[in-house]
Amino acid sequence: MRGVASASGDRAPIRQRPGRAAGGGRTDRRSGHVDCRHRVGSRSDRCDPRLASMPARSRRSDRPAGLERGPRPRSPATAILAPYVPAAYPEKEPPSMTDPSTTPVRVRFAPSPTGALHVGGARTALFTWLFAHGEAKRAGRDGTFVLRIEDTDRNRLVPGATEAIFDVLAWFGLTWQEGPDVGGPHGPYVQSERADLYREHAEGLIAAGHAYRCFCTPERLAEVRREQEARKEPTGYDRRCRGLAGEEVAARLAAGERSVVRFAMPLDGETRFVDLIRGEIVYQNATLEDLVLLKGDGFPTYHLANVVDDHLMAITHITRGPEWIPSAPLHVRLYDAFGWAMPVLAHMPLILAPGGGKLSKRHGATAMEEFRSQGYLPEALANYLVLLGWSFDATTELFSREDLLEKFSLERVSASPATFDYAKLRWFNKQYINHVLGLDDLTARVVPFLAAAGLVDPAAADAGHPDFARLRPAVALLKDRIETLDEAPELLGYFLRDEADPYDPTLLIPKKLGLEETLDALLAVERTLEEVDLGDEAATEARFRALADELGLKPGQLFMPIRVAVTGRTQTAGLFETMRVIGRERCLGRVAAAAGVLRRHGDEALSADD
RNA sequence: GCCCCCAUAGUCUAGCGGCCCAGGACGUCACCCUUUCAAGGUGAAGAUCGCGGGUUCGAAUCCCGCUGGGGGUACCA
Repeated sequence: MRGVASASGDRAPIRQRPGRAAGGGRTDRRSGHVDCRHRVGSRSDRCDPRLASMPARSRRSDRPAGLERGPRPRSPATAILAPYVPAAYPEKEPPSMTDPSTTPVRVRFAPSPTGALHVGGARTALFTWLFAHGEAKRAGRDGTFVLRIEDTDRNRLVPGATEAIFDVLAWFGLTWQEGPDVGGPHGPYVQSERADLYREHAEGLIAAGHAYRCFCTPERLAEVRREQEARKEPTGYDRRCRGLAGEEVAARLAAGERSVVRFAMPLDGETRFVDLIRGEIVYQNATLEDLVLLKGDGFPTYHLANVVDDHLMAITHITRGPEWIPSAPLHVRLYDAFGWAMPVLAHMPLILAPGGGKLSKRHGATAMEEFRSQGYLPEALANYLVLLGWSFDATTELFSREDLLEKFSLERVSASPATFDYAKLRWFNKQYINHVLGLDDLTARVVPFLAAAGLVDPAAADAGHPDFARLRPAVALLKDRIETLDEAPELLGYFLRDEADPYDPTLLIPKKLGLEETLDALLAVERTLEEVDLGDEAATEARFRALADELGLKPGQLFMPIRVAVTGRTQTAGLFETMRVIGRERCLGRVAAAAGVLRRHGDEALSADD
């Protein structure tokens, strides 16, 4: 048993892998070796004793009733819903905790208003939301999803970004119970409004010897780094100010010298924590830095703000992107320095760009707002995104929001990075448009895109609006052909305008047919159109098939010129249903126009020949 | 450089020691349906389970190493 607290509470020594003595190791997540993080002799009931003592396999049947549904979870056999895992090392008696089976689950999504919301962030938000509202509730726990704005970087602040995040999150179908706009018992929910809190906590850490004032200038830091690089040493702050005498600090402070607050990382030993989806991760403290907690401008860094807020807001599970794993040991140490209970950590898997690396504009849309304006449905995007790193079983792929609330579990989230596949997203979007959405729903959703192209009234999304009634039958015909909503103007335009789309006259002439014959056919079509009832598709089709016969043409040879004349395109829905929806008057006008166009085209061709 | 994470077809994944000479989906290709394009149906190609050792009667599954990919390395989050 490596790195595992046994049932009796004994801590087995961690064996370092040969050749990696300075590095970390981790407990295998599948073996169920989970460090309950108690010091020797501490109360072992903080970890479910069954979990601590039983072999991994037999544990699974011992899960709480609410966690048994669906396929077996594949992450470490941590009691995932026991939130207050005591701080992660043995020097200190962990704080007492409330009954894990009834403690409400509180999670948060904490974007930074430095720009548009990225898909990766949105997926983290989705997983987090599903955990609170699905998994937690299934286990009989209250689940609260908190929205917090992390705007402590005053330089990168983008005006309007916060509102844009609210907006796109709402579009994505994520609701928050506490947040800047809705308030809540743990506010304010905007970090810039909590600056005093962070300062006080930083002072507390200094007083307790866990942090110190650092007067080193950015210039000196850069110089230190240069020297380290030149000597090929690991780079990092050299801790020059760590040993400063109290009097000197006071004097320099009094002199108004600018300073930051740094955390005093233990110089040796190790820091370990359990990542819910990866298992235990161990860091050697010697490799960790004295990171800045409070910046020169008085604002906290992410590290301080995050820990203070998560604790004050009673967050039980920290879900965030994988880029935070390397700073997790600092956070663990901070919780301990404050004497606070450590929330459960769960770092989501990375989303990679098609060629590898980070997803960027070069590959396509990256911001949620872009996906929205490109005509992706929020439910399709959610369905695609949830499957990027999570799966329910071997075959299910379409999940409604309700399905997800019923089936999603953080434990089945994969640790390995996933490549973003635009083609597959597109497929999901098609699935929802073609087969999931009802006709009225789809009609309403297409309206903003058509309105932007000036094709319908923006108010037409209302089913009572006359444009809605005009639009709906056309949408019915093109439903199976729309992949993204932004294609609507292109696909539906000729139903909404009086004329057909502009087209190349030669498209009117079918294969193996001359211009004259085509013109004759078109004139015959015009006459036939006069006498036919377009509302009766079957009869119309029969009549036109007969006409083809009379003209000595194959049906297809007749239908294509009609299609082009009536729509301006070679690819449409069924010809007769299309004509029905366009209506006789407009069809007649368009066929007549086509005949005219063809005649002129023929004249031009003749004169060109001369 | 240092630290950490990850590793099943081009991509997303199922798989938790025998049911797997590996299942599903996207993409690709073919055929069917057919007035065009879709949708739908059927089928095919595509994975020496990254490589090498080990444990075991038996390994995609457990262990070790290597390699590869990725993340972090800020008074950004």
